[in-house]
Amino acid sequence: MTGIDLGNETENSIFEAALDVFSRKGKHGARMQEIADTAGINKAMLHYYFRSKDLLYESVLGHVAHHFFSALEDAMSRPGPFTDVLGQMVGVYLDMHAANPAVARLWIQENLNGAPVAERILKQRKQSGAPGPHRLMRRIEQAVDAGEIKPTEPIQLMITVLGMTVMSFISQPTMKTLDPAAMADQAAFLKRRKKHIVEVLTHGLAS
Amino acid sequence: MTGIDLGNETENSIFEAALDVFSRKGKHGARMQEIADTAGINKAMLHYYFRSKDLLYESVLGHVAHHFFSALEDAMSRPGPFTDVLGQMVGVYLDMHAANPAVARLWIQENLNGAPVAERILKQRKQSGAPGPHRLMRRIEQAVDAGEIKPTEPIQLMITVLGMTVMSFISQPTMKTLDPAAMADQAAFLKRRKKHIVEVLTHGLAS
DNA sequence: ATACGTTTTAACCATATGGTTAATTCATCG
DNA sequence: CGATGAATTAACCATATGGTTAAAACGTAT
Repeated sequence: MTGIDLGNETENSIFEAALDVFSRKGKHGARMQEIADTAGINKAMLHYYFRSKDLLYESVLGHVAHHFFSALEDAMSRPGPFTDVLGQMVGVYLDMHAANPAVARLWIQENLNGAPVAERILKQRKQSGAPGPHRLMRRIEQAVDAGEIKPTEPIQLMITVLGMTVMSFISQPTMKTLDPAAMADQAAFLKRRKKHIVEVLTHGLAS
Repeated sequence: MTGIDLGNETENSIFEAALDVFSRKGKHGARMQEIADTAGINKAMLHYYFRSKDLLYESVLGHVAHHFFSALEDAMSRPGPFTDVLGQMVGVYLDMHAANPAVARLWIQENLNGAPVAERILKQRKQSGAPGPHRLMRRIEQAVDAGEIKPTEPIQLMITVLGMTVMSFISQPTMKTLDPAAMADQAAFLKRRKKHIVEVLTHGLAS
């Protein structure tokens, strides 16, 4: 489901369950018993494999970050004009989160909580040169310098892309009560969503 | 701080504390004791005024929704071309969340949790004709019909605006580790943020 | 078969948590 | 003042929660 393999059947089921529960309830709201039940295993196994709630959370966040940034790096590095690259990235974001919305939820949860764990992970990845958002910032700078897009603060564009994509998933419960018809077919909705995002990013909505 | 007054000093302090704690930890992760400590009152007062955790949460969400939608309605209803109205709305979003980021966090928390409480509130507001997002959807439709903006699904634009504005606040912990300089001065950042959002919404970033 | 290390389980423990209650303080009015 | 009702507090309760442990089940190499 996530494409992340810890090498052990039980460990994997714990991982997936933990990702799901943490992403919905947050680090503090998640219950070890619920994670165990979701994974279909004895609660003691959580501690056997991950020692404590804190470490389980940290492990989940770390693996998810690695997986996510690797995919992003891949989309980012493809050749072609930057507007195409933007389209690729939007596509990757939407596809990844569609395949597993828990990832986006977890990242949001971290930020609601002040992102202390994510901060450590990001700094470490930056220092070790691993794929991460800092590379994307550089890429945006280059695109601006090359005149491929209007002068834009990299961080503004990052927040914008992140907002337009991630919010598609996060806001779904609210949006479903607002316009059930538009949200009924998830695949179709995401297809229109991607088109909309790319249109806005490149040409805006003014007629 | 929120502009919401329940008519009683103690009740107000509980309300503010609850909003803050719920928005950070979520409904499940929030602890009654922490809310009481934040408010600087005895824990029993929470139950004296709001009976239970569930009802306290519901009360907070309800009042916040009313306050928020009223302000939105106000910005939405001003005359002038729709692109201007969009700018107004973006400004209102950014200003409101800047004044009290807990509101945005709380709404996100609700959605991460499937938004069962928000759903009830929204349906009720729609039925009673109170200000709410359904009015904004109509306004977008009108703008499209009048040719003021390109043909756009109302819900797409709503998610886009919401994403670009709300994400400015939600992602701050992550962004601060990514580009501390850009985020250091909150007011200046938000000023640039608004300009960026309006530019993207109207003309896009292609040079 | 059996000995040995690993995985899994059920029972258990100390503490945290939502909620209650009886007693106390406080304000107000006669 | 003294009485009456609302606001506030400290102590308490039943249960939930993160975490531990000793024993059982399992796999496997000899």
